[in-house]
Formats: sequence, C-alpha cells, structure tokens
Amino acid sequence: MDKDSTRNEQGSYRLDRQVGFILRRASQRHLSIFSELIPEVTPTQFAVLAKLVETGALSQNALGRITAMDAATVKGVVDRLVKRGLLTTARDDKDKRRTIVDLSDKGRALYHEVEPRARLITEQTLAPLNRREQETFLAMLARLC
Amino acid sequence: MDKDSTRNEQGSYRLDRQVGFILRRASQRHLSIFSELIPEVTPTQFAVLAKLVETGALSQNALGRITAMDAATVKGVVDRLVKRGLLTTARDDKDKRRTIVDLSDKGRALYHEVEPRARLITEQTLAPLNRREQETFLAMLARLC
DNA sequence: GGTGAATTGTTGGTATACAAACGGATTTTG
DNA sequence: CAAAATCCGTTTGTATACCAACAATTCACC
Repeated sequence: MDKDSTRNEQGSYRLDRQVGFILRRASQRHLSIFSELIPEVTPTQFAVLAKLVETGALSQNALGRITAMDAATVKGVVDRLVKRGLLTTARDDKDKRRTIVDLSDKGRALYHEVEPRARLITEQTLAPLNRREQETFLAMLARLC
Repeated sequence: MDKDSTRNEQGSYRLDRQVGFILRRASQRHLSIFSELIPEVTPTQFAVLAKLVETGALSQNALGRITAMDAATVKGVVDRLVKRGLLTTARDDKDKRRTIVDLSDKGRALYHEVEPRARLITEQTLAPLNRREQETFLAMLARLC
C-alpha cells in the first residue's frame, strides 16, 4: 500500500533538511568557536601549521594536497603565513619547479602554544553529543568525504 | 589504573581527526556534487531561491537570517541574482529602511526546474550511508548547529 | 513627544575556495 | 633522444563569508 514512503515522496523540498545547508551551518558554528579560542590564525592556516609539524617540510602543492586545498588557495595561505614570519619558503634544487615550505621557529612556537586550544575546539564543537555519539558521528562524517 | 584513557590523552594531535577538518572536506565533496548536478546556481544562491519559494517575499536582512548569511554576504548574493533577473527588489513603503526581495518569474521557473536535482544532491552526498545511518547522521549534525 | 537604542542596508577590508589559463620544469613514452 | 603528457606554481576572475564602521530610519521608553 504505502510502500512508496521509502522513496522521496515525503512532500515538499525543505531547505533545512538538506545536508548541504545543515553542513554549512555546522561549519559556521565551528568557525565561530575556532576564532573565539584561537584568534591568532584561521582554521586553514592552523591546518597548514599542524600538517607541517606532523610531516615536516613539503612542497607547496603537496602541502595543499594533504590539507585539502587547491593550488590557488594554498598559495594565498602560505603567502600570508610567510608574511607573518610563521613559515619559510625555499627553492628545491633537485626539482626546480618546487617551492619547499617549512615552519619557522616562530611558526612552530605558535603551533605548540595554540594546539591545546585546538583540542578544546573539537571538544566544544562536539559538545552537544555524548562520547559515544561523537565517535559515531565522526566516523559517519568521515565516510562522506 | 588507565582511567585516564577517557580524557584527551590519546597522544598527539592529528588534524585528520578534528571535526573542523573533516567538516571542511565533507563540504568540499558536497559542493562538488552540487555544482555537477546544478551548475546554474551556487548552493547559497539556491538557498535564497528555495527560501523565497517557501516563505514568499522577505526583507533582505530577514532573508539573510533564515538562510544563515550575514548582511554583507546576502547583499552580494542578492545583487548577483538580481543582475541575472532571478530576483526583484523593491523599497518597502511602510519601513523605508527595508528592501523587499522576491522571486521573479524567471527565478521561480529556474527553481522548479532545478529542485528535483537538488534532492539528488542530498541523496548522492549521503550515499555512503544507508537509510538508517542517514537519519542518525542528519539528526546529529543538526544538533551541532 | 522627543531622545537614545536598535534595526536595515551599504561599504571596505581580509580570507578562503575553486576554475581556467599560463609558462616553465620534469617525466613518460614512443 | 624527442615529442607528449604531466606536474608545479602563478595569475585572474568569481563567489562566499565575516568583521567593523557608517548613515538613515524606526522603535522604545520615559
């Protein structure tokens, strides 16, 4: 009889029920928490610092790949961090196309100063869920990438 | 003994485990699906069209509020949609501060043409999860806003 | 009923994001 | 080895996003 209810027949399109819209609002809340706890850098800039600490110096494009930014975006981010003295860049002698990006001492120091607060950001963002839900949620979210 | 394992002592900070980072990558994938299925408008622009269909004409700021954009952002979005003839704007006579934003016929037509594909976007974005997981996921995500 | 407070929309500034096109360097492959 | 394909970084253009400051208008309250 009403077997159709499993299909998409639940009536009109409601923006507030679409993943994209909810995803955007969740990102907004996260950003707000982030800039409250770490006003020194943006989430993207912090991602660059964190990855360089994890992996060491990288070419600019490689850095973009592991931080999920395209070449044009990563350029702007690196430029701004270099201008603030948090990163250094150098030509690669073996492959003259490449620019090697690395942390400066100041950049490494800032990262370690800020990293504890970064943990709090994840914690506060996920605070509406209990521990078990948090794990489930993160696992599902990761599957959507 | 190891009761501390419930705390944050799980070792080093890993960027790939932070909500913010995963959220960003999930948004990227969603955007990619969106622009593939609906190249005519951006997600934000579509949100404006959808909300105007839902609620009818609104002041520019009110529109921003229900679509989760600040005043500066919504202005740009509305301007571009007006330029393309998808929206109309008019001064409010009762409150001379306000600009009334509404769909044009062309905007309404485009919305209805595109809306079925918008459902597919949500479907494809959530495709890695089964039906039950999708519901759980959306409910949890909504709690993070 | 008039003044301080709040709201509305605008502007300018900064920071992601992504697409497309480009020149130079390196790798692949025929 | 030489041509083709690929990779690297840059630039330009468009579109969110958010902040802060601003003028005009309306509201609240005394």
